[in-house]
Amino acid sequence: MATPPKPPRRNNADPESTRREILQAALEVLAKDGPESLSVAEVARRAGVNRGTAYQHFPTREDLAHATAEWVSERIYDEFYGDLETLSSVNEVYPADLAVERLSDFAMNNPELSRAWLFDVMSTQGTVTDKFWKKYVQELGAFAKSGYGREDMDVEVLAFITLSSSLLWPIWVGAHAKSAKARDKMQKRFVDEMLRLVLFGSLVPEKHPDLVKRFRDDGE
Amino acid sequence: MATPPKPPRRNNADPESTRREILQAALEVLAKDGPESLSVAEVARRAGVNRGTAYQHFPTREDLAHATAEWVSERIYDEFYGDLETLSSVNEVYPADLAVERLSDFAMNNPELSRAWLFDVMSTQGTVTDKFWKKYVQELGAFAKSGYGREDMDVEVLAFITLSSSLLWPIWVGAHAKSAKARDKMQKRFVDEMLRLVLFGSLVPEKHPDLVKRFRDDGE
DNA sequence: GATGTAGTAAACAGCATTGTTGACTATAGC
DNA sequence: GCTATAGTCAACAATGCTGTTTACTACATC
Repeated sequence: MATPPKPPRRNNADPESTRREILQAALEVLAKDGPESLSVAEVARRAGVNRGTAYQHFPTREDLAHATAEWVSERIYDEFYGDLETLSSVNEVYPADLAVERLSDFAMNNPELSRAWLFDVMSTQGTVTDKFWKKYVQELGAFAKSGYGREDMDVEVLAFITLSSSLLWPIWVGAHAKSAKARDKMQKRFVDEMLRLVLFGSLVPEKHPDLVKRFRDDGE
Repeated sequence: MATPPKPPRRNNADPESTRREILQAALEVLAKDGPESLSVAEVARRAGVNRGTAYQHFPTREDLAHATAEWVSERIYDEFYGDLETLSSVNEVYPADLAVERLSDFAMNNPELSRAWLFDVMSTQGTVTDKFWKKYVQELGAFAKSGYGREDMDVEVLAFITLSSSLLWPIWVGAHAKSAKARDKMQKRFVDEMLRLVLFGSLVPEKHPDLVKRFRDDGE
């Protein structure tokens, strides 16, 4: 009697890889539907893993959800800062235009990670201790103090504005523009406008004397 | 035999109010868990309405979801632009600082609407035909052309940056700061930084001659 | 008073998900 | 070859949601 073709067994010598595959699948589900509708069953299906296996790694749905949140944080940090750490020396400041473009590139090429991260931000109750966020703020702070950036800026707020809009933009764009060319164009528009904004602002200062005065006064 | 105390019946002469209550509850659920985990059962519970009633108004879960998305769009438009339409004359440009502050105020006081709207933006496949978004872009465009704003800006992108970060900020802040005072302070920080950004930008132009040149060349 | 509308209450089948458990298999290391 | 680990497969009860249906109640209007 012919034995039915056995499904390929995964290498049980490397449980970590299984765990990673589950987490990766969980990340995809999270990016698609949000954290509240993350189900162990769908994650297992998507990972090509038996549901029982998933429950061996993550005893409850909540455990999986929390582990996935951490995984997202790790992944986004590694993807964005991982290869950068080896490249740049410590005291060198990353050029502003390259930083803006790099972040936008990253977001465009990793919409799932971006989305998952945003979902996380939107649902976290309590303090966010996010490696990626902290590093981003720190880099921006260093930039502000380096003389290249205006010293009077509120680093955390500016970090939030640039980071959130950069990560959200591809999602917004993905819904509008379908072709690769159209998406490239949309990315260029975003980078250009963001650079224009951080270079010159959006208001004509001569037309807003009171506002200018207010900030001049605050600054001294 | 004592009849058990009957639950108060709602006014069946006004089915519209029931519909609104269901939609309001749906909005709250949407803001809490995202669109994928919106359930008729929970919405009905939260609205204090029989599940059967909910199904009378919205035959399927999807119908409720779509109606809720529209409701969110209507509500956010009315809340933000509703009383403004009666106030401002047509050709008057709303001052930039007031506009920034007004949007931030709105977002701070309507975190649920903001959240629901953002969830919508994040999950919509296909073109977003949102009344609120269109009006916002239109107003910003008028501002750009009025002479108060820089004419070289990409209105849609700038609208996206300011709108998304303004609406997302209170959610981010809500997770960080608990007391009312702390939240007020965070709002002030956001408004100040946003104004500073649109007034002056964040870079020191003298330190970025190549960038300045690039934009000068592009502009002519 | 008759009729239609809006809502309540309760049951039902179908389905998916959650955790759990038990039997079984492949593999690595001792 | 034995054993522990990692994973598969299948069944199970409990729970919740969906959508439908039926009987019933309050109310307004004609």
